[in-house]
Amino acid sequence: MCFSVNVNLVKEEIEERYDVNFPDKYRYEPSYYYHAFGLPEIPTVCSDNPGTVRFLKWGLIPPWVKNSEDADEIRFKTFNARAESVETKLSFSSSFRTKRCLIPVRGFYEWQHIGNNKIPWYIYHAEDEIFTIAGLYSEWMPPDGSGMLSTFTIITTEANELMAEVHNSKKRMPVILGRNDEKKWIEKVLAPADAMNMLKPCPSKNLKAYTIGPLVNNKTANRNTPEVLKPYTWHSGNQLF
DNA sequence: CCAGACGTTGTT
DNA sequence: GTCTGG
DNA sequence: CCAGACGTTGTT
DNA sequence: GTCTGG
Repeated sequence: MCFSVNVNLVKEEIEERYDVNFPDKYRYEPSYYYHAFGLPEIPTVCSDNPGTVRFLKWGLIPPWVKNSEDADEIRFKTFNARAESVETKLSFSSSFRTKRCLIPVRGFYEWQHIGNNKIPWYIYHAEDEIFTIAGLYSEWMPPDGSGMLSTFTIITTEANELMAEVHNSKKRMPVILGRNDEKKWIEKVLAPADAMNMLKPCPSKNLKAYTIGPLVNNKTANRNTPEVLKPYTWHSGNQLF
């Protein structure tokens, strides 16, 4: 599972890291905390125009959806796509063939279940300040004429050793592309078998993780602040987590 | 054959 | 639009 | 795909 | 054994 990310990235960082340009007009604010259920719009690099940043909304609406009501329902169930079945699932198969995208992040959040408690963790890349999550996107035309809605999903895979300890309930993690795979992932001609081979858990040694404080759980607080990333040690009685 | 599904896993 | 459970 | 059907028509 | 309704 992967529902919360740190996309505190400014225009210039993304342009340099991915060799892309921002569009002339865009509305995007970097944030330390984006959550899938808020349907945020975030910067991505897409297979249809790999030289330009595109802003996509979280929660993929498949192209065959018939009305806005169905769209609103399904997009809350397509924040993630399981790597094992992206090729065959009807909601993702067409995107998997031609609409793959790169999702630049600084890190992501996951919760560890200890008894009845859920301890938040922050996970980031051991070497790269900015790293890339593999995504799929879709372009959906609402029948009400309100204009194209571009949406994305994050591909998940089984957890590596580190992530199995952190996300110990579901043992899943986002697909983190190796730097050599980033350009390939968004090539239109990429063979499905080659694409599938990129969707593996990254090695544990590529990631680092630490526990963070309760601010990340506070729905009313402003979580777009570096405070949310501050290391924090959780205690329960004399148990140390 | 065709009606009905089509998706993942919360911190609700 | 395309697949599949019944 | 698979469970369930698989047949015809009196003059009774 | 093979077809077909659901």
